[in-house]
This record gives sequence, structure tokens and C-alpha cells, in this order.
Amino acid sequence: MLNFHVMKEGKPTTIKEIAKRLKISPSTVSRALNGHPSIGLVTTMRVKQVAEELNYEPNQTAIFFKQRKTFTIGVVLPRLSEPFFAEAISEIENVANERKYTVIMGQSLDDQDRERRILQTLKTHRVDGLLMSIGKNTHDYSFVEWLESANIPVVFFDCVPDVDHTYQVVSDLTAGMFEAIDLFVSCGHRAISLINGPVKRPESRERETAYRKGLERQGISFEQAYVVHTDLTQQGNEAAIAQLLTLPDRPSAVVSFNDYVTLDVMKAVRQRGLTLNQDIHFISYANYPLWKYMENPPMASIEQFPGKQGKKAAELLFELMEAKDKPQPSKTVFKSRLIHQNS
Amino acid sequence: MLNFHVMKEGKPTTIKEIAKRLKISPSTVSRALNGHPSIGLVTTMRVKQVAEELNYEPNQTAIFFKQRKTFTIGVVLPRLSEPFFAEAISEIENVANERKYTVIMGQSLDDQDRERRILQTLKTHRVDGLLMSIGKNTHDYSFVEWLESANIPVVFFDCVPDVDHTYQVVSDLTAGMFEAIDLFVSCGHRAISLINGPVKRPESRERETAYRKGLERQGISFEQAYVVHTDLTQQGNEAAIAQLLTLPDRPSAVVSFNDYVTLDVMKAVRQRGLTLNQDIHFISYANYPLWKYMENPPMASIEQFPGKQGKKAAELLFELMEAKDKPQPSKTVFKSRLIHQNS
DNA sequence: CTGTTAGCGCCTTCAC
DNA sequence: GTGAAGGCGCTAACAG
Repeated sequence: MLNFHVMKEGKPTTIKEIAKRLKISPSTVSRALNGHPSIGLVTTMRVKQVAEELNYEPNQTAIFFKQRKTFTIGVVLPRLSEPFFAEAISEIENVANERKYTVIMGQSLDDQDRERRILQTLKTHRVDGLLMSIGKNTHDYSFVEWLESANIPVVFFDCVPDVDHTYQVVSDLTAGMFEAIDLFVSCGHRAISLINGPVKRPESRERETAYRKGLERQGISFEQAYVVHTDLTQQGNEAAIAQLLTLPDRPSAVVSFNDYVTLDVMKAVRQRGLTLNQDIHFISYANYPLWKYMENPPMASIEQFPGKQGKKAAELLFELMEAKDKPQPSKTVFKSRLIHQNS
Repeated sequence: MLNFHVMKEGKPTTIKEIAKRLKISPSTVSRALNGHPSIGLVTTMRVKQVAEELNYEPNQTAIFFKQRKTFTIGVVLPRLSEPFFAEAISEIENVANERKYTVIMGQSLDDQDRERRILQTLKTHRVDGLLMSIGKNTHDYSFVEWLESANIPVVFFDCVPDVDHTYQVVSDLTAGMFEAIDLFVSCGHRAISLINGPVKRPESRERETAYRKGLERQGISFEQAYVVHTDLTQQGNEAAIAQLLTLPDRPSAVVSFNDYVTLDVMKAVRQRGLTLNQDIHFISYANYPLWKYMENPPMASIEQFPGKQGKKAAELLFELMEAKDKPQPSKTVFKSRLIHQNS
């Protein structure tokens, strides 16, 4: 267990004091404290001894200043209250912690201006590196170049900008979609719908492509009416499912954009008197941690491994920060996996 | 929208460069940049002009060093993946953000040693202030004195140490418990149980006291058998409800320690073939954001307002940091409130 | 092995 | 109004 020494004095001891006491030079003290090999064992011991007594603690702000390094990484993400990001940053913090770094974080709340302000602040604070998941409304990617010119290494994760020559860690939504459709088909479903997100978002496009291919693989023909979009608001989600339920050949299986959509949709379905996992079945993206407690959870979830993504992104960032010459820009892809609920 | 100027150079411009270009002294530049009144309007303008052109950005690490201030506050809490803390830190970040401060955070994961290590790191990073919710296993409060001697103002929130002369922001669990019991009684329940947390934890004691008083207010006599404890593991939670269900006069209503306990307990109840909100009713602490989607949520939740707590704690901290002479140690109490689920 | 010197970038007396 | 000088605490190049 660590020991906390309580100092009486207000003024923190400096390297100079120690030097004075020992009648040696500050540099020697500095070297001794940093285990420099060229310092005699005795001196080193004596210095450490006195440092201990005086309860010396190096003034990191001075060191940061001198070394042009802050041992701090910044994390910018949309919002912490999304379990996905909470989980991701949790792992990031772990990785940073192991390496004696601290984490400064900022939530963009999907507001582009706010996001830029956070970047400014983090730059001002001279973070040594940056992890970032961009907001849903960010379409101006000029900040990438700006960060580059400021020499701040960045790794994007999850929600990444459409810019070349960047480091990215993402999850491949396709694999999960295939698994989802395969599962549905193996359970006898043919009328499989997709409740997708906003049309402009890249994730939506990726999902739709995967959905089409997934059907094709199974020899099911694509029908436009089976794909609906939501703006991700509650109203939008309800409208989306409403639209599907009025189809002449009502879908018996639905893949939906994410768990929040699914929650709204399932509730709407219940309220219409349909029985979940009987009249209609769901699979959605994200794997909200609480599904396992629900009476009628989705059949399965397409897990995106926020923890793994965060960890990997952080590790990659540290590599970048340590590397003399930057490795090639890279894109790490984690295959999403279908997780079956065993309720 | 903010504008990002992209610099070609790697070396950030300093105050000196500007001075050189203008053939004036660095001090003048410094003063001009800081709007010092004694500088001529023209010079000021010209300085700002050049600063703009050269894309000058003050080196904060130098300023931190000189001013002995980092414009950074630390937040230590058990784990981000708990929605309560995610919500709290989210608000904290907001408050800090408004004041141009950044937030460094660390998760103790309820590990006392890890918690201390985080405190060390934060102190090393010279945070200007600290917000802290202590871990469940922290019983050694010596760090309080240690922080005090290091002159780092601290505000504790939610899970606070049992130490006098500290600043605390907490929620009063009693009010919610009373409301809960009143609600149960008004629905005709008499056999009301409490699934409490570990005996040693202060929150458990507080809950039990409130529970007793709550019953008393309603003229119901306290029975020891109706109070069971869980160690908050899944097994513990299941054991707790199992114990209650074997009572001769099975309780029809249960207040439980928190939502995680309730989730396990409700699941166990379902698995025994009992019907939720019919055979047995629940109220629990915390108001997990997803209750509203569940088919059979608890009747109500005792909301502890993590956002409000976080915000208040942060504001209090800023007061402390700005104050010349510290205000009296204080304990801000937010009354918990019963939130009815309208499923 | 150890001491001397210098300087990181900025601010702030103290002079003029 | 402006400049010169010094220093925050620490490290590192250069001398011994």
C-alpha cells in the first residue's frame, strides 16, 4: 500500500533545497534522483535519503515545460452516457494508466463547434496524443490537417472521418450483419427487414450494403420496402416500425440500427399487442449490457467490442507517440460478432 | 465556427519571434497580448496583428509552470461504466468546460491501492482541484489529510468519506425510502422487505435506518427477517431474494439496494415462476435509464440525480479554488425523489 | 564522477 | 509607454 506523507510546510521542496542541504549542486541531485549511472552510489543514496526526508516531489509542470511533453492524452467522443463510449474510455484509461499517462476527456455532444472547441483546449493543454471518435454532425474534416500540422498524433476510433492517411480503429459491421441474417434464415425467416439510420451516415450505407449482400448470400431477393430509415429520435424509431408493420407481408425479423432504436421499436411492437420473439424477432447492433435482464430481449446482438476498440486505439496511439518515424497510416478493423442472448 | 489555421512550420511561434519582427521587447509583446493597459493602442494592434499572422499560440505548459496552475481538475470515481458516474462526470465536464478547465479522470475500480495511485498521479499532474467519489473498499481515509497538506481542494460526491471538515455533495436516501414505503403502503402492502447492501457500508446503514423509520411512520412493526443483505455480486443478490422467498409470510413488496441488485433479483423472481408487479413488487435506488423500456419495470425508482450532484460538486469546487479564504466545510444534500415508472 | 552554465517560454518587478 | 533583467524548477551540454 502506498504511503502518504503529510507535509507541514506549504512550499514544496525543490531540487535546490536538497542540493543546499547536501552542499552539492542541483544537477547532481537531479541526476541522482533520475538514477543517472554516472553518479556515485553513496551520493545517490544520500540524495534519495534527503529527498525522502524533505518529502520531495518533482514539479511536473516544470518537467512538462522543459521536456515539451505532458504525459497526457486527450480523448474526444460524443457522449459518455452512451455505454459504448463509457466502456471504450474505460479501457483507454487503463492503457494510459499503465503507462503513467493521464487522460483528459471532452464530450462533443455531437456538436461540431463544441468538438472544435474541445480540440482547441486539448491542443492548448499540449496533450501528447489524441483519441477521437467524431460526432454525428461533423462533416468538416479540416481539423485533421490542423492537428497534423500541430504535430499531435491522432487515432480515430469507432466513428472515423473519411480522410486518407489517418490511423483508424473501427468495427466491421458487415460480418455481424451476415451472421444475423444467417441466424434469421436458419430459424426459418424470409421476410427480413432493416431499420436503418439516417441515409447520409456512412454506417447506414455500410449496413444497407451488408444487408443486401447478406440476403443475396441466402438467395433472398432484396425488396426496397423492407428497408426503412429513422432519424434516431424516438418519434423516428416509432415511425419506422409503424411503416414496417403496415406492409402487406409483414416482416417477421428485423435488424435494427442500434440498441436504442431497438428499445423504442420493441416497446412500440408490444404496445400494438404483438408478441416479441414470436410475432416478430429482432437483432440489433451494440449489445446493450442490460439485454440479459430483459424478459424478451432481441434474439441476438451484433457486438462491436467498445472495450477492445478503445484498448487497441490507445495502444496504437502510444506506438505512434513513441515511434521515431511514424508507421504507415493504418486501419484496424475488428470484425463484429453476433452474440446470442441466453435469457 | 472556429477557424483552424494550418501552420507549415513545426516550431510553434513564441513571444520572442513576434518581438523580433516588430523590433520591440518580448515584455511588450507579452503585455500587449494580455491586454495590459499601459501599452499603446497602436503597439497592441500591431502585436496582435503579427501574432495572428504567425499563428501564435501561447505555450500553456510554460504558463502553467509559471503560474503554478494547470487549469485542470481531477475526477476520481469507481467506474465509468456505471451510468450514475457517466452521467455525473458528464455534467462535471460541462461545468469545467465552461470555465476553460479540462478534466482528468481516473477509475479506482473500487480498488483502494489503485485509488491511491490515481491520487498520486493527479497530484503529480498538479491538478488545481479534485472531485472524488470513493471506492467501496476504501476504509483508510488518510489521503484526505494528505490532499489537504498538498493544498489541493477536494469536493467529495456521492460516496463520501466519513471525515469531518470536508466538502461533500450527497443525496439523502431517506426521503426516497419514505416515499417508497408510503407508496407501497398506499397500494395495500404490509409485508415490505429490504434487500440491503453490505453491512459495513454507510449507505446500507442509512437505508436500514430510513427503512425502519419509514415503517414506523406507517405504523408497521419492524421485523428482522425482512431485511437481508447482499454483497452485491450476482450470487449474493440471488441468495438474498431466495432467502426472502422462503419466508413463511413472503413479502409482497421489496425495496432493494440499487438497480443492479434489482435486475438480478427480478430475474430470479421470474425464473421461479412468480409474476413481477403482481406477486411481488419492487422499488430500487438509482433509476437505471432503461427501466422505461422494460415490460415489467420496478414500480418506481428512487432517483439520486447524478447529474445534479456532479454539477453541484463541480461548482462548489470552483468556488473553493477561486476563494481567497476557504468557506466553511459543507455538506450539500440532495433529497432523493421517487420517480414513478410509466411503462 | 561532479559542478557550472545556460535556457525552456513566459511574466513581472524595476527601471527609464 | 517601453525595455532590461531575473526567475519559476528542472535538465543537459560542456567542462573539468
